[in-house]
Amino acid sequence: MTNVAKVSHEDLKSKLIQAAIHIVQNEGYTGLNVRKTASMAGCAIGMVYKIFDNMDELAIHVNADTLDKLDKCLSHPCSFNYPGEAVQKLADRYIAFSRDNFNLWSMLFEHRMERALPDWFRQKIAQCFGHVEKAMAPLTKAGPPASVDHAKVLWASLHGICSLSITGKLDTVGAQSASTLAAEMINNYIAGLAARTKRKDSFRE
Amino acid sequence: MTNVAKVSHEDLKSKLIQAAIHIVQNEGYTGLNVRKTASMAGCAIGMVYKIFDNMDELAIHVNADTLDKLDKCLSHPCSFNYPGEAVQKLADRYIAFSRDNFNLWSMLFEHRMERALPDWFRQKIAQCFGHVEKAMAPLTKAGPPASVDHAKVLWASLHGICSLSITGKLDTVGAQSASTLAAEMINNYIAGLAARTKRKDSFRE
DNA sequence: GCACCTACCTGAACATTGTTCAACTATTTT
DNA sequence: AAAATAGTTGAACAATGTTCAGGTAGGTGC
Repeated sequence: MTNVAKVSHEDLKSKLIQAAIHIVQNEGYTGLNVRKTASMAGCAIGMVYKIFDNMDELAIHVNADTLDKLDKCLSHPCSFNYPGEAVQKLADRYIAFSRDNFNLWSMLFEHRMERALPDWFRQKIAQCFGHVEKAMAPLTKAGPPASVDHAKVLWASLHGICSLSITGKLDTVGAQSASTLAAEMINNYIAGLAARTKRKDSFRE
Repeated sequence: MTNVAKVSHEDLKSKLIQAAIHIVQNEGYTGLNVRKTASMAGCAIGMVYKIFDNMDELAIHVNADTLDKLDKCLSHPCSFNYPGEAVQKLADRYIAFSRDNFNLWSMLFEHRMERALPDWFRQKIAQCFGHVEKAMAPLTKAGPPASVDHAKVLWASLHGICSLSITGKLDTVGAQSASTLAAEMINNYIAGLAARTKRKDSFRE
């Protein structure tokens, strides 16, 4: 029946994704290929193309799972004494995640897709991004309607620090450094935001 | 003679690099391959491997040329009214460069090398990075010996903003947005740096 | 001038990839 | 049971990086 087939298809789909995740985790995304994935999932090469349009689509599903993991990681409740601390802790989690899931995390940014990313995937990105927005909200509410999205600036900057740092392109080593650099970026950004807002209020410069 | 051969080797080497640059500029780095490069340079496939160990090494030379271009772009003298403006203008140039040389610039970060980068290449990175350090110097000299390298933080953050913005991963479009986000990051960072240094001076918190 | 030799150069051939599709097998329908 | 349909397979193709047996050209010794 169609139903039976669909169920087993879903079954194989998740087997393939799990196999792909396993490969990427252990060998990096350059180690990922159809033959290895198919054999690990116990199916023929052709089946992969019955379930996914191409390898890119399989890769997107691996990345989607990584985003789910990241979201889960950023979702844990977090205690803080002042709003800035919340942002700080979020950044630390992000950095820890990128360290602990280096191969999966790398693939998120290294694997360039040909086509535009599907909407359901972009939503997962937005979901993760939402955590930053939420943590930033108390810090930006006071000021005027922001002309720029501070959460975006912070998110992108954090990514840049994490990316260059963890791939060794900053002559720093390990995640400790990334964490220190990120902390400096965040603290200065927040302090600057506060200082500039205040100045604008009092002097209308 | 050995000399004649070496000269023509150097000649072919630069022909190959120029061909590779041309390909990357027009088709992105996924369009780069041995056969196309060799035919464009007017030599056999095997010659490419006489001159470079592998395609990665050719790619490094393309990237090296891009870094030279970037260095030249960042080297132009620049007038400014206050130190922060110098940093700001530098960032704008970097962003303009990444827009105007998108394919070449992308390759700098997308093309993951297997082996460690050679020293002469790392030096070129350092050379570009030096411009940021120089511009940042007046802003950090006043404070205590920095525990973190502010230029690195700024450079990495700028890269993150530029990278995510220009590849459309921030739901912003074009270089104008990147420029605005970068300006916000830099201004807040600098203002925060000043505010925190001042506080430390007066209250020794 | 001729034979030899060395160094250089060539592109056919190989390995490894993603992708397709004719053939095969299993299942459902009549 | 036969036929039709659906599901599965892996050989075969194209495009890649890489190698290397063979060919070529310029040198050298007689």
